[in-house]
Amino acid sequence: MSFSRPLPHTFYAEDALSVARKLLGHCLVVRSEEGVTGGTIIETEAYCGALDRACHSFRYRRTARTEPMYGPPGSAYVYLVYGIHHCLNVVCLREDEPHAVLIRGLRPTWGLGVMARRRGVPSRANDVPNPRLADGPGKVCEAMGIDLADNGTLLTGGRLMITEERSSGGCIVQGPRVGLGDVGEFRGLPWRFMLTG
DNA sequence: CTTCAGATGCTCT
DNA sequence: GAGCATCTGAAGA
Repeated sequence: MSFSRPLPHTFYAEDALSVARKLLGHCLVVRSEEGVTGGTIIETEAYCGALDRACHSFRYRRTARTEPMYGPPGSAYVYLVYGIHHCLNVVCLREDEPHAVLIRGLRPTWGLGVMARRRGVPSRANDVPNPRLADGPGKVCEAMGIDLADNGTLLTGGRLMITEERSSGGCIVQGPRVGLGDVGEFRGLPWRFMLTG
């Protein structure tokens, strides 16, 4: 099993909207003791830093939790939501403008058995991918074995990486972001990106 | 297919 | 103490 090279840090040195769109079709790969898992990124959301009321770094809020958002582009920001689920974000733009892209969904590609076991669902015969295995941000982290130990690590060639290879085909659809509280005019903005097909 | 309630623990006020 | 960038299973249409 071999993978293409990881995306370089320059890929991430753009605003969250650009990176959220560009990431669709690339593959998130995680190496672990249990085996390698990988999946094509098919859903993302952009969180646009200091000006975005829905973003953890709104108005440059800088706390122990949000500190990784001020790290280098191409690093991971992982946090716990609802006390139960982890969410994986890719830090982008610049260290002084903390944008991030939430990875909301994958099409499982490698390590289907490992992913199914972690998720507590039955494996499918003949390596038939289960499209429901990682179709949500919490599910992505659980299936890929991502947790706070990965917080702040680089995605440009470590345990976690996003590879250069991009699956062809499909159509990009945009819509409003999901699960936000009272964020005023930021609620309806089409900052969620999905790859169909 | 849909809606709905509950789980659960950290973060910030 | 309030509020979460969520998921699941049960119940109804």
